[in-house]
Amino acid sequence: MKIATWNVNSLKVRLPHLLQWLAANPVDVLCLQETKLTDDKFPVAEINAAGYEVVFSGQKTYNGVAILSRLPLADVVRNNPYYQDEQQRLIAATVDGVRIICAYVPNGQAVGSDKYAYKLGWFDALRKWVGEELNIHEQFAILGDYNIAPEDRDVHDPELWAGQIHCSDLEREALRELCGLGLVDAFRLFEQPEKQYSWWDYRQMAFRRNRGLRIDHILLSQALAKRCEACVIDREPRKWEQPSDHTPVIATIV
DNA sequence: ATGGCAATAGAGTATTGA
Repeated sequence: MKIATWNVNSLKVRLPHLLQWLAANPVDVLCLQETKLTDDKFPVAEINAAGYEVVFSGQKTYNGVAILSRLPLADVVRNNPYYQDEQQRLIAATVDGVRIICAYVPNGQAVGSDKYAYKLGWFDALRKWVGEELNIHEQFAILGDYNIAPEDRDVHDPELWAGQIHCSDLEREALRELCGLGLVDAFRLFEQPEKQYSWWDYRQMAFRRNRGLRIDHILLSQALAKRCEACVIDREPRKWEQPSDHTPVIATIV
């Protein structure tokens, strides 16, 4: 089974890209972030027609997450039961015995800001929930836009980004603590080319210059990591007309 | 130091993203 994550930066705008990408990459599970749609506007029919079930949790203008699956989705949970949040950033479901969480971690805007405090508090609560889920589900994966570059090798210019949002010590520590529950970064299970990123700024031709960050991740429980035989970032849709600023990350589970 | 670019809401420009 292939599982993937993609921040589409508006599903309304990116639906054609989503369908084009799924046609070429018929993954079994796809987690979406930044759908930016209220649930009444979600394009269920188009996604069903592409061969996918879908569950979603959205809001106007900002945030919004969804899980697409070729196989039945069960036990759907919206939001973190340990954290009251008006922002729609989390949805969970079970597919073929694997517990899946789709996460859109807050951006944080700037170190020291109110949004940064929200990001860290939100992430702390996420760890509590994920700890519970891991106790229940041996086969577990949490995929999404973490808005955190784990290490300097995940950053095009570590000196420029040092201590900045997405790269600050507290953010990286929070991600390490989450992994400390027994999760591994699927991407780093394998030899990878250098300078692999999942997001590039729209400005200053950042994509063409490969000035990016690796901030979209697939974290796997130990049991699922043993079944993982590949993890890749697909840069292709970032080259298309009017792209999302993020690209998909795909893990292959056997 | 600031803006660059894109999407949204909504009607000129502000907010957010990363």
